[in-house]
Amino acid sequence: MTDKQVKILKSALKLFAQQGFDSTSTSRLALEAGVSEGLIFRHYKNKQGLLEAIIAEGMNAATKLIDGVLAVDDPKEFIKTAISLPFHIDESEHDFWRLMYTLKWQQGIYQNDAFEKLKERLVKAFKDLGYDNPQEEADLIEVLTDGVATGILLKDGDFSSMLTVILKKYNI
Amino acid sequence: MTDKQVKILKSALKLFAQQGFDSTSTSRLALEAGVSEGLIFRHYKNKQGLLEAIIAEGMNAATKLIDGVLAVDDPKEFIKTAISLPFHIDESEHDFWRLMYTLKWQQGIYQNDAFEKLKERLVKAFKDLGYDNPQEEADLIEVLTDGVATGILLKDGDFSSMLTVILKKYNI
DNA sequence: GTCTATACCAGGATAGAC
DNA sequence: GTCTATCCTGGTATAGAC
Repeated sequence: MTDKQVKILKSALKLFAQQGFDSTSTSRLALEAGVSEGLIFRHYKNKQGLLEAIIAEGMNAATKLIDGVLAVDDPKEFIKTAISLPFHIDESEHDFWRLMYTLKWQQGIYQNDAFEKLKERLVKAFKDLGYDNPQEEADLIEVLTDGVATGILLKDGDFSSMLTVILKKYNI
Repeated sequence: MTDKQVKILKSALKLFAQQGFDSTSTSRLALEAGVSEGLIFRHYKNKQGLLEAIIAEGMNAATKLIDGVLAVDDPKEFIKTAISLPFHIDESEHDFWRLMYTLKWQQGIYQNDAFEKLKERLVKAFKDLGYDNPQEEADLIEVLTDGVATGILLKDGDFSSMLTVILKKYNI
């Protein structure tokens, strides 16, 4: 990947996240990246292709993170780690996740395999701990983390004390 | 409001929700509504003005709903009613809420007064019930309902059993 | 690999007739 | 109130030179 290619990807992520995919023109993008407009189309088939490259790159990183969680064996510790996930999104990744959440509403799905696995393991963990409704408990964690991530990404407040309150509800 | 005006609003809500605001052209909209393109601009200043009319109408309805919740006095009953809110979104309102959630990520905020009041009352209810961290508990309900609404609007599954599980955590 | 120039199309919005 | 016709702007994408 050449220097300019990196600049295109970086600028595109920033602009797509901040102004939306549709509302970001390739000319504006070229300006931001300090690159000619034509170059964008030399490296990527079209605007959509550029978007897909960004998503693939980010999802790659996310998968690695989730693999770390999946490595935790103890059920209680596993649930704790899973719940904590959205609370520790690094500031540098906010743009990427903002983009992903926007796309979730616009385009189709973007739930990858790693997230599916995480969910299954949650069900198992709750089952191991003797919960009455392991499936529903896992579903709950899913929507909860979704809400938490939304809050963090949109409001930029301090959510650490909320994590404590949540964990207490699971006696962790 | 004339017959065609209603048709414009209805079609716009549908298309904006399904394809997004930006990706819906006014010509496509006119086609869907069975109306000439020019007529849209006679009734609304511009595309954005049309969007605002839709939001105003929907928010009006939402406020009435929330006012019903605010009328509940008993703290426990109040919390129950508030939590249940997203679980009872009528199918006919899905398009509206899908649009609102999309816009939340694209444009600025759309949290109206009614929602603010609901939040304050939640804090009070938890305080009345002697919870340790009423503010965090209310914050939690907020992100939780947000996540639930997202799930319901995006996945169209059955979430009723999740409601039971949640309420049990609050001994309701 | 990169730039400049340009073709081509679609979108929002307006004017004028009825 | 409504339609038809049209203008103008700005967007994506390509061609060709360096």
